[in-house]
Amino acid sequence: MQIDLLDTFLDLAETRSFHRTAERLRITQSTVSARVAALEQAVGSRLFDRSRAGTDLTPEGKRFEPHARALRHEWNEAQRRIKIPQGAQHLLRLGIQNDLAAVYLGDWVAEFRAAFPETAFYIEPDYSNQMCADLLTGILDFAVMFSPKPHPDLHFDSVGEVTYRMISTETPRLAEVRSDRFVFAHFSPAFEEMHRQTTPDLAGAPVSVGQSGSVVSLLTAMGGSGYVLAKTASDLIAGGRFMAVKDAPDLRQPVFAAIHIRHRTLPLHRRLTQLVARHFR
Amino acid sequence: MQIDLLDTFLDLAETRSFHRTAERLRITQSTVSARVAALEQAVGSRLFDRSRAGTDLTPEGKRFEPHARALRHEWNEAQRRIKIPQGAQHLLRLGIQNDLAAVYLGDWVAEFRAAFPETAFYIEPDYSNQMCADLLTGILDFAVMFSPKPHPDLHFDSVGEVTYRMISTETPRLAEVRSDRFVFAHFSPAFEEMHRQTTPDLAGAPVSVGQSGSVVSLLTAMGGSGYVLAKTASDLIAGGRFMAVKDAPDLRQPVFAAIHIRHRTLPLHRRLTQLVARHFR
DNA sequence: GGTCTTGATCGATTTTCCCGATCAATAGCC
DNA sequence: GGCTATTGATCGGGAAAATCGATCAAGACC
Repeated sequence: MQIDLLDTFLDLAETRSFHRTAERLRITQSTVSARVAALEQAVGSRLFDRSRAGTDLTPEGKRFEPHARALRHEWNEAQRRIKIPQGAQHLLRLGIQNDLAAVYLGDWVAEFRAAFPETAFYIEPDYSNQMCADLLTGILDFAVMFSPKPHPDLHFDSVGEVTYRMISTETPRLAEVRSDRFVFAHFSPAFEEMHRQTTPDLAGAPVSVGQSGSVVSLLTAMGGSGYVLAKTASDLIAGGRFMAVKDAPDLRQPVFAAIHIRHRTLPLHRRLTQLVARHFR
Repeated sequence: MQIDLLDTFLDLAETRSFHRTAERLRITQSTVSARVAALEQAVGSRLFDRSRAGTDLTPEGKRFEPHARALRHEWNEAQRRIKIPQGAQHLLRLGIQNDLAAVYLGDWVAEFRAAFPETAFYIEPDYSNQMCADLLTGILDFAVMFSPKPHPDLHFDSVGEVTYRMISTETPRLAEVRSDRFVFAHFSPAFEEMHRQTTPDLAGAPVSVGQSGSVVSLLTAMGGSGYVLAKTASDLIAGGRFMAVKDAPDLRQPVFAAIHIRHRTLPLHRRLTQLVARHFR
């Protein structure tokens, strides 16, 4: 199995014509034929129905397509993720909780770079579950997340918490916040639970999203009320359109630094954890 | 990039000896050398440090390893998942919530097979998040899960609910259940929340797991109390060691059938949904 | 200093890949 | 019906790549 075969397969699945695929990939039609045949032999199933009146995927081909895409994607990722940018000595691959990336990423990376000038950083905002999986397989070296997923091979350090504040385009008083104009947030299971406990009547809001950024764009577009990161709240209130819902309780989401257990004692990782923790004191 | 190269890389990463890898793969050492060189050229980085006193992965090589495993795994999966077993006309790929698989899978599959005798089934117990992702990429055709993850391309049907019942080796009375002997369960975010609301004093239990099966094995090994599937509860109580905690509220976890939106109207999927729903009436 | 083991390298052979040309089958058109 | 354009399959030859076996140089070990 080669990447060429996958590319040919995927292109052919799109064009449904051996000739057009040959043209697009700058190869001859006979080569397309041969590559498809080779791939079919490799997977052990016929992938295309060929007829004079066009080509189409077989059921097997349809099932193979997502896997072909996954393989292609994984190969791209592999290439991107292993190289150290020139000039750097090391490469650190960091995962950052989606919600935190937008607000904190810039500051953090500036500090990381100051602390480790010789190190290049590969950063990917993602969700807790995915980051835990990537730490386990070794695709990530270090991650900052909301929801630690207990696992014998993962180590979590609490690094503080982040505050969510309720803002509104309509009222500064919690009692006047209408649940049908409220954007409910499920940033993490723990956050959602706190949310329901403190303001159960708003839990039935018709709109529910999982990112602070999405809450902001919804509120900006349609007006209403909802929880956003404290830092974002200040900016929006300063902008004039929003006001703080002052008697609504602030919600605090704990933040964790996560690493694979085998790196737990590395000074590098301790230092990273410290830097992140400083932001929440 | 070819599978052979990945296999060679992974074997060499294990043996750290060109000769031993050559032996194990039944090729010559010069071929190992050439394959490694080919892979290194393909990824654009040196993957091994060769020295007289042994071979070892470079930092790039270490980072490449998880990707190599992922590629290898994906290729295996692709081969397994596309073939229709002989004699069958179609192949349906089903995902089933981990917790439900152990108890319901047998019955369901028996019914599915009776309803679609011409169809082969590929079944994989998994978690909601992963199943949603697999439905989106087309790796799964149909899934039964606890936690629907809203997405424009996914369609969810409620098919009923499953009941969790508290059992104990120690007492039939809720008031006497000790939180330090309780196994807290987080089968789904929704379940966890209900759990906390109905029995908040047990929420601080020192042991918390995410599968009904794990709860059972923990309770069997160490004794104590916890929620398990009603069906399992009956079996365990009949076994004699456990008793029902009668005044503990039953917890109901909603169950959903999920499909990709483009298959929503297929009669096949409607029928599957009906069959699953029948089990919860 | 001799011997063993390491991975790299070279040349020969086999295998694979690719192209260009051709073929058979069909669709569309007159 | 007959003509033409288009479909993918097939074949032969040449180029490229993979593989093997043998050899080599460099360090480890005794």
